[in-house]
Amino acid sequence: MNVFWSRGYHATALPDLLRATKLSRGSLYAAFGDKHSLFLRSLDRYIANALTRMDIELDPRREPVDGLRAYLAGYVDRTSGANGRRGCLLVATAMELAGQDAEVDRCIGSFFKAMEARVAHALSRAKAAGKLADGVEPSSAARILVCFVEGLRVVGKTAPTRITSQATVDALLDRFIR
Amino acid sequence: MNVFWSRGYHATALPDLLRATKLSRGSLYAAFGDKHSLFLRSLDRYIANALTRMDIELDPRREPVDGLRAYLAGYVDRTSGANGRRGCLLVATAMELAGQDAEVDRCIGSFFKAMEARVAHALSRAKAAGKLADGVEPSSAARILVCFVEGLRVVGKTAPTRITSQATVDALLDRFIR
DNA sequence: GGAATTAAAGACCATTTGGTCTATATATCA
DNA sequence: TGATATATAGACCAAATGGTCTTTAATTCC
Repeated sequence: MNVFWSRGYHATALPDLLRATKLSRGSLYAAFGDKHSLFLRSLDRYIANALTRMDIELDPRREPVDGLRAYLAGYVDRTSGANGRRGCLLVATAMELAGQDAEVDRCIGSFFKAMEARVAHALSRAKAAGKLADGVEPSSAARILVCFVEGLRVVGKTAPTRITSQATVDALLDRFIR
Repeated sequence: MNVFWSRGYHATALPDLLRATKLSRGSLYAAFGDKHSLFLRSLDRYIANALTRMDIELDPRREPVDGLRAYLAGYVDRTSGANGRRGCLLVATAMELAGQDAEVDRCIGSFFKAMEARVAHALSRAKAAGKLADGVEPSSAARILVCFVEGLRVVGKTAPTRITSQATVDALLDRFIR
C-alpha cells in the first residue's frame, strides 16, 4: 500500500513492489495475481483505514462538535509537512484512474458517499443539540466539508504549512458552529 | 495539452502525443525537446488560461459578489458531467508529480497563491461594500474557497452531478455572503 | 533422515517506453 | 528548373515495463 501511496499507480514499477513486499516475483504473482489486483487491495485497505478512523473520531457517544473538530484536526495533520507532501492515495487515484477503471470508480465513489454520510450524521446530531449556526443544513454542509478536506489534500501537496491549514479549518468551522 | 489533461503525465505515451499534435516524432522533438518540456508547456498554458479566466470573472469593475458567483459557477460547470469526469490537469499534476518535480512544484504552488490572492481581493472588495457576513475575514475565506473548489474537482471525478454541485456551492456562499 | 511441498532468486519473454537518426518527400527560393 | 532548406515517415535503439517459468534453496511432514 505504502508504495502506491507515495508514488501512484503508474509510477510504481514491479521492482518497487518487490522491494516493499520483500517477496520474490513469483510469490507476489502467486499471492496477488497481478499489479492491478494488488493495487485494488491497497486501495481497499486505505479506505478501510480511513473509515474506521472516522468512526472513532465521529463516535456517536462523543460530543458531535468535538468529533468534527477531531476529524478536521486529522486532516490538518495529514496535510502538513511530510504527511502533506506524501499526499493521499485516494485523491491521487481519483485523479489518475477514475473514469478509466470501473473498479476504482466504485471504490472511490462509495468512499466519498460513506464519508459524507458520517459527517452529515455528526452534523445533524450537532444540530439537534443546537450547536449549529442558523440556516446550516447538515447534508449540504457535509458535502461542503468533504470537498473542503479533499481540497486541503491537494493544496497540501505543495504548501503543507500546518498553521495556515489549522487556521483555515478553524475559520471554516466557525461558519457552521454556533 | 489536451492529451495530458485527459490522461495525466505518466499515462500519456509518445504515440498519443504524436497523434494529438499531428507531428512526426522528429518534428516533435525538434520543436519541444522532450516529453517533459512539452508537458511543462502544457501546464503553463493551462494555468495561464485559468488565470485569465479568473481575471475576467473577478474583474474589479464588476460587483465582487457577482464575480465570486461567476467564479464558482465556472467550477460547477467544470465539475459536472463529462467535464467533471475529465478532471483537472492542475489537480492531477499536483497529485502525480508534486514533490518529485521541482518545476511542477513551482508552477502549482504559485498558481494556488495567485488564485487565492484573486479570490481574497474580490472578497475584501465585497467586505468593503458590506456584503460579507459578520466575522468573515477575506484572506482565510479565500483559502477556504480555494480548497473547496479544488476538492470539488476531486469529488467531481466520480460524482459529477451538476445539481448537487450547484447546491453545495450555493450553500457555501450562503455562509459568507450577507 | 528422506520425501514432498513451498517459497525464493532471477533468467527470460514480448511489449512498450522515451528518444535518435536516416532516408525520403515536400516546399522554398534564386 | 534546380539547389537548398524543411519536415515527414518510420527504422532503430537501449532501457524499462508487466508477467512467466525454471532452477535452487528452505521448510514441513512422516
